[in-house]
Amino acid sequence: MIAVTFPKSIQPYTRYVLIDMNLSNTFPLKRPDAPPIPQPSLSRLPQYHHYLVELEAKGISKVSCSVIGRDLNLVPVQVRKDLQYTGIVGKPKTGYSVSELILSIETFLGWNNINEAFLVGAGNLGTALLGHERFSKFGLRIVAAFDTDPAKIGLWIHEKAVLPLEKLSDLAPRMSIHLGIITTPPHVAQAVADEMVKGGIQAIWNFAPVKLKVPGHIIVHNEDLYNSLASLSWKLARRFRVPIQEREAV
Amino acid sequence: MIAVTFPKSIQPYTRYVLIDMNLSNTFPLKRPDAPPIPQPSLSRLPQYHHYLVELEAKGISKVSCSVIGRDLNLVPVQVRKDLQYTGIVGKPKTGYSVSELILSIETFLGWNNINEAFLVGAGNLGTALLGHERFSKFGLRIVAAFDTDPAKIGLWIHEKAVLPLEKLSDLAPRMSIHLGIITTPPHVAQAVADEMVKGGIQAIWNFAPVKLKVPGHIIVHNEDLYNSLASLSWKLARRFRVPIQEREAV
DNA sequence: TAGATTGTTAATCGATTAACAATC
DNA sequence: TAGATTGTTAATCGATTAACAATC
Repeated sequence: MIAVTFPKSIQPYTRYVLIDMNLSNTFPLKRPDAPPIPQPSLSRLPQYHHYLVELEAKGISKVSCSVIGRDLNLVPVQVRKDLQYTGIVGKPKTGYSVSELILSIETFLGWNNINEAFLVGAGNLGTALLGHERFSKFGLRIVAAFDTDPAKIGLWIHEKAVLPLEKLSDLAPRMSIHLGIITTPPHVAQAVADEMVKGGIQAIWNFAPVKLKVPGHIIVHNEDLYNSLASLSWKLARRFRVPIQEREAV
Repeated sequence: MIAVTFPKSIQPYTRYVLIDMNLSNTFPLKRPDAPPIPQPSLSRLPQYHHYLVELEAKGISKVSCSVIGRDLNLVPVQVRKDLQYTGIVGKPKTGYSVSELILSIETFLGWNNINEAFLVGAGNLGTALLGHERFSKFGLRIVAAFDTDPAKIGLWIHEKAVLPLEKLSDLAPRMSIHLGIITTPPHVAQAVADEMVKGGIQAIWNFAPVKLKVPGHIIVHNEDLYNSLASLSWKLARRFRVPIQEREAV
């Protein structure tokens, strides 16, 4: 037996347990493929950006994490951590320079160099995206649309030509397009994705409610309205189901 | 001093630490306002739903978590946990009934009783949503659109009337509408939200890239394309920045 | 110097995953 | 009975938050 002594201050009616504090167990090496920024932080960055641009328009040049947090409903330390990922450094007591912060976020997100994109599916949603001029401020320019509907091919929507889908895989490498946007009905989305991959496209922004199967090196980002609608309708259903005294807590 | 003895098997070159095992510290009561389902699980449910509907169309009536996981790229235990939140029970060895599972998800998400909604902002995106007939399968029916542009008021878009915004707060309670959709430019989104709240609307699906300020009991769900675009452009920028041997790991 | 804020390390919390028991 | 699968409890992992030191 090994005898161990502890100071008197230990609580009498508590159970104690002995923990292995071997250093190699306690401080495991960080995984080499750990992402340099958590996904939630990444998707908060545009919020900060939008807010900061507004501040700058008001002529405000300095801002602290507590002020940002108050206005955006986040705790200051979270704001600080998020912003640190972009590489910005602040000054104790004064905070951050608004313009530096904006630039830092834009550089980090790659909004400085424009990504040119092809969009497939010139329906309602596709048309809406084609008309979204503001995208260019966020590093995205849609240069052409594709469709299989003969009635749509040849049209110009918001100054962008609608071309036959067959041309995509040929045009993409020639125009060095590496981003594709899918706004087709779900049942053709996979075939469109295959075509994009054939054309050497690196990243797909997918608005069709389908899990695309693509080679591992392709970046896929799903924008599934139904996912989102699900949470909303669940909350709404719950609201009208739960007794009144619970409602405020939902 | 209190003396404590331990068996010999304790590692000699390891540090040990004494932990308070007082039961009230170790097993804190679950928060009463803990959500009954984690947000990530909630937003995976529509994926399962879509997949299961496809299975059913193929005439498959039984399915196991491992099969779902294989096809949807999730680990089986996660599938099981997610599905359990809907209240479904399966049979060991055989799995779940596909049709029961579909029904269970639909009931849980409240897709059985339709939510009627008002949409504000009859621009490109608004028009796209108005034309989205499939929403009705997911518990959503948009019954009217609103705008402030005189050129749009009076139009019919996808069989829905475009009305002047001033009428919203009067019409909403009379038609017992409790869901509002905002597809306006960002600078008017807050004013529209205020108007919706005035009309007694309970939940807002917000497509404008603005953090809305509303009373605490209003459910707000943001659908910010720029958030999403941010992650995508960051990944794309990173892809073309990092050395080749790291690419596959991104 | 005092106070406010940044930057950093440690603790907490929640979601995912692993381990295993129960069931058909 | 053996094997596959569900259901459940425990461990792990990652993100958030708390605590505190450093700095202007």
